[in-house]
Amino acid sequence: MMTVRQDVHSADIPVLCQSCEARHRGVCGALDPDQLVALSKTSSRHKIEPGIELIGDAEAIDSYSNVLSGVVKLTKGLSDGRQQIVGLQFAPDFLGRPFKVESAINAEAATAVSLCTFPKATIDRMMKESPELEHRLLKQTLNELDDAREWMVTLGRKTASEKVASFLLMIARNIDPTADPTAKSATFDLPLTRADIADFLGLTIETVSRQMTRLRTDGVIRIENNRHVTVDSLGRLERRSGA
Amino acid sequence: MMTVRQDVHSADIPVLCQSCEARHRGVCGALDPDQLVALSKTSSRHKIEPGIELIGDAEAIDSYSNVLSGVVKLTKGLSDGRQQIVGLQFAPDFLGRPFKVESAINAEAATAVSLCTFPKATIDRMMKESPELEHRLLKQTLNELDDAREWMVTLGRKTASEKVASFLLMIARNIDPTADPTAKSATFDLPLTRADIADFLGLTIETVSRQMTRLRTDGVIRIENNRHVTVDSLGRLERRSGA
DNA sequence: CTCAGCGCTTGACCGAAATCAAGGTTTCGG
DNA sequence: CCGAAACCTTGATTTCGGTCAAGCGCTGAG
Repeated sequence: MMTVRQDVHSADIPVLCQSCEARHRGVCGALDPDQLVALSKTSSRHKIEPGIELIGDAEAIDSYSNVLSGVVKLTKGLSDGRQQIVGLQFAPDFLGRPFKVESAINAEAATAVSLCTFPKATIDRMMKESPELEHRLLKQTLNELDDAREWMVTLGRKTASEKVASFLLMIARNIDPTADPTAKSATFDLPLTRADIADFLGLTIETVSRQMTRLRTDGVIRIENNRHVTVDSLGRLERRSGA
Repeated sequence: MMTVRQDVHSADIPVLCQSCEARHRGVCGALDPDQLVALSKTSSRHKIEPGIELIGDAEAIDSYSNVLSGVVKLTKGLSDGRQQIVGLQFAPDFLGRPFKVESAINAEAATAVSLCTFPKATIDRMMKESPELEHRLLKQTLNELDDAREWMVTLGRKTASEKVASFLLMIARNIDPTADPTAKSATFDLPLTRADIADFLGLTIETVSRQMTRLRTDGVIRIENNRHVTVDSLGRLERRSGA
C-alpha cells in the first residue's frame, strides 16, 4: 500500500510564504517571519503547460520549487530511449535536490502545473540558518523514500493487473489529499496519459489499456473521456492491487 | 548506473563514537564530544548471524544502528509471500527510520553483520539539539532515495540479463568503498544468495542462475564456489547493464 | 465540414521469463 | 567418511506481457 501522507495537515505552521501560499509540506512553513520576507522578494509563481520540462538530466539546478497545483513527473531514461517514471510530485511537495549541483533525473509537468520557485542559493543559505527547514526536508525525503520503496515492490513483484490497480489506488489517495482517507469511493481525473502510466508501471501502452478495460468491464471502475475515473469501491480496487 | 557514494570519505569528521568507531556516514561524526560520551554509554556492538531479522514489518522500532561491516537487506513482502528487496545497507550506513514509531519494512542480515546500536530515544533527543546530525541523515536519506530511484529503472525497464549485470556492478561498487572507483576490474564475494538476488531484481532463482551462467560462459565474469566473483573488465559488464 | 494527428483500444502472434522437474554441488553434523 | 539439507544449475514446457498491426474517436486547424 502506498504510504498515505501523515503530516500534510500538521497544523503547527504559523506563517505562509507571501507568493506561494503553500502550507503543508512546502518549505515556507518552516521559516521565521524575517526569512519569509526575504524569500518572498526572490520567489515567483509560474504556470507551466503539460509536457514542459522543468529540470533536465545532467542539467545544473539553480532553483527549488514548491508544487502548488498539478502533477510533476520525475523520470529517468536509459540510453536507448527506454524510460521509467521514478516519482510523482503532487501539491504541496518540494521539488529539487539539495547538496547536488546537477540533477540525475528529469522533471516534467504531467498536467498543467503551478509552481512557486526560489533561487537555490537563498534556500541553501536559509537551510544553514534554520534547522526547522532542514527538518522539513528530511521528513519529506523520508516519505519519498518510503514511496519509492513501496513502488519497487509494485515494479518487481506485481502482475500487470495488480500494477494498474495499484496505480489507480495511489492516484486516488494523492490527487485530493483533503478527501477523507477512509472514504469508500473516489473520483478523479487521471493526471497521466496511457504512455506515462506505462512508463510508471514498467509496462507497455497496450497492456495498460487492456488492464484498464478489464477493470472497467469487471465493474471496478468507470471511465469517461479516457481521463475521468470513478471508483465506487476502493476496497474492491485494493483487493486487486496485490495487498 | 547506481550512485557511487560521494561523501564516504569526507574527511571533516573530528571525533568517533567510542563503541562503534564508525566514521563516514555514520551518525557519530556529527556529534560534539559531550554527546559522544553520552551516546557511548548507551550504545553497544553486536555481531549478527546471516538470516537473523533485525527489524520486522509493523514492529515497533526502539533503536537505531550503524552498520559496521557486512550487508543488511531491506525487504518488503506482499500478503501471499512474494518478496522484494528494496535496499541494501553497507557499512557505514545508518539503519532506522526517524519520525515513525513502526517500520514498514523488514531488515535482515544478509551476511554476517556487525552493528553499533543506540536507543532510539537518545538519538531522537540529540537530533533536536544537533542540526549537524539531522544534516547527515538528510544527506544519507537523499542518497538512498537516489539509489532507490536508480533501482526503479532497473526493475521497470531492464531485461533479465541487464538486471543481473546491473546487480553485479552495484555490488562491485559498494562492497569495498575504499577501492579505486576508476578501477577497471573487481573481485568480491556475493553478499546474497541466488534467491536474494532474485528478490532484489524481481526475477526467479532460475533466471538469475541462467544469466549468471551466460555471463560466465561469455567470459565477462568468473565464479568460484558460487560466491566469489571476478570481473576482469567492469566496462564490459557495464555495457551489458543497459547504461 | 473535413481531415489530419494524436491518443486509445483491440486482435493476432511471438518471445522472454516463469513454472515445473530433475539432478548436481557444497556444507555441515554426526 | 556418510548422509541430509540447502543451494545451485539445467532442461522442457507454459504463460504473461510485448510486439506488430489495424482501426476508432476525439480535437483542432483550415
